[in-house]
Amino acid sequence: MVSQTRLEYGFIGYQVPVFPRASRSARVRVPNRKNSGNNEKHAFEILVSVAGDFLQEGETFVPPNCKKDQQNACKNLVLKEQEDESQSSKCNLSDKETYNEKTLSGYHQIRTVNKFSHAPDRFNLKPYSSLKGFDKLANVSGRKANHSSEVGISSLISGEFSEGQFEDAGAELSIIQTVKSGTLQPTGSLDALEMDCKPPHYFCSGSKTSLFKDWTTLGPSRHSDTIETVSRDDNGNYVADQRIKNLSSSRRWRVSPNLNGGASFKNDGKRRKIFHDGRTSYSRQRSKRISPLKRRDFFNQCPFSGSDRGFQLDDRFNSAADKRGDGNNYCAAIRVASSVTSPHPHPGSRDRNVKLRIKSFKVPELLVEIPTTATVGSLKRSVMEAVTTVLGDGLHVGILLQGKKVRDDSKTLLQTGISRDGKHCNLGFMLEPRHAQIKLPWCLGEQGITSHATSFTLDPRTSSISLDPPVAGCINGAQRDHHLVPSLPNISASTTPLPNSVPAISVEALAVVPIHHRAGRREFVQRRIRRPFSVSEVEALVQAVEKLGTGRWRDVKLHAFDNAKHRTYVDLKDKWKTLVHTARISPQQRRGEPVPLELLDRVLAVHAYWSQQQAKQQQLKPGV
DNA sequence: TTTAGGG
DNA sequence: CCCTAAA
Repeated sequence: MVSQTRLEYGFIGYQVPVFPRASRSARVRVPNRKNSGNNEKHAFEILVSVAGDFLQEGETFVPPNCKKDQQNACKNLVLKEQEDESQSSKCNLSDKETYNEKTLSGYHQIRTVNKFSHAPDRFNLKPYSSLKGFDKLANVSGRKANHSSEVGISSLISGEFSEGQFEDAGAELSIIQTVKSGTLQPTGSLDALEMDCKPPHYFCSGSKTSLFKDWTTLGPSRHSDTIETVSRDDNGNYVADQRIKNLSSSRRWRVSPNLNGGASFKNDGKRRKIFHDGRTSYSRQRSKRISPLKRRDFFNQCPFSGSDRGFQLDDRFNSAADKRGDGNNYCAAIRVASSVTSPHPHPGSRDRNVKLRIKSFKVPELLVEIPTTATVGSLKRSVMEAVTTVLGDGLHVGILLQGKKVRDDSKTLLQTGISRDGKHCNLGFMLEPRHAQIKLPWCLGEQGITSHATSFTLDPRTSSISLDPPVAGCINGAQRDHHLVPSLPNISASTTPLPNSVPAISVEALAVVPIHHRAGRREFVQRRIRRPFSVSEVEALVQAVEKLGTGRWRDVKLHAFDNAKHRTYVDLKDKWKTLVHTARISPQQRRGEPVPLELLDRVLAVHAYWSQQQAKQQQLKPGV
């Protein structure tokens, strides 16, 4: 029996919304003939065929590591030639590299990406033509920090720029990177704003085995109608003869219903999937209903402004330390690298100013649902309206300090702790949906549908993905995971158009795919710096617990650590836990700054005492 | 939000 | 410290 390779594709990019639900890990099985000499080339072809369908006019599929001298090779991959030659020339291949079709050497790195929940390598879709607003919605940053810039926020309001829209709060943006892309210039008058067009990325990750090594196509390349592929699954079972319709022509996806081998989830409203490596990832996001659409200029709301504007998307999506998050499901972030000065600088006292470098923004994901019978133009309008509405009305800026949300708006930066250089005080900004909890009409009965993210749902049928929204939105988690992605026949069968009316702005987590989790969600929330408790802190803690007992950590915090901003009641609770543990283990096993034995004795005593008290309480009211 | 526990 | 179910 031939071993099999399961390939997982996570596609992240502006066209993610038209991907099948749960398709982030959509698998495409491909042939697995190890001895084929052109595996890599074929692999690429497959990828192109898969990805190609999502290209829009004038775009091309470009792998990450291309060599410059082979830029022309990229043109072979242009699915639809750009009509306007001059336009295409305006959009540079911002990557320093160009696709090497022969060797696909650039893909080798992908082989190292085995964990789905780790940010995978990706392929870039490089537009030859101007980006549409929607295109840039789900941009994901490039792999390397500062390596490239992408159209981010700007794209969201493509066509909506107007003078002064950037002007707002007392912050300044400084251009980190500019790119000459005339086609990306907004129709407004943001002459000063130049953007690199390096929008969407496709993510591509191998499940357990290398992605390309074993690839072979049994069928024709992407130019044909069908690709027959064979591969292995995680269990080593040979999976034969799966066909991948050439997406370029058929605009159909074929994905395996079994997404990623994940099996279990927690019923916490955001179903998660546990991947091979044990990491979890949200398989869908909470969704949210957009209220009436009103156009507003995003940048009138934007707290960052300045004559110098530029966006830079740095990449921490791939950060290994991406396990944290705020629990919200934000779309692949748009990172805005900027230099922001304090809104209220003290004249003449430079030291009191804070220089903040905003490296990233979290932007809620937008999903759009629209009937397939709607016109392209209406789609554009819907998206634009949705975007402008969300950006204008539905967002506010959140600030994260040390990974914690700063909620008290009345405090000064100094009080809050934003007194050091932005680099060092671990400050993050994000765009959050202003309103919470929007439910889908058809999902009222389902828990876990509500979302922090503002989403519009693109009717999957638009992309020839047969997913009946009502059904898809209501099936339970397990069902969703295993049946959401339809097989080809289903896709074909699903031709029932929705009413050709105004596109319903509804929300469904088309983003079953956790872009945000893999890529965007956690990048801001860095782990807090470790700050071991000093002996005096331990002393204070012990004393407070002696007085207040265990189980009243908020009181302990207020009582003894009220001015220690970096100590939360959870911290204190945790510290107490470790203290008890420390007191119980042998001194040789203890680490860190030694805690006086006297304190540890008190810990044990106090712990025993309050444990006893708790036991008594339990006895007094036995309810369980 | 807090508490309580597991990771 | 993180994450999060439960309360």
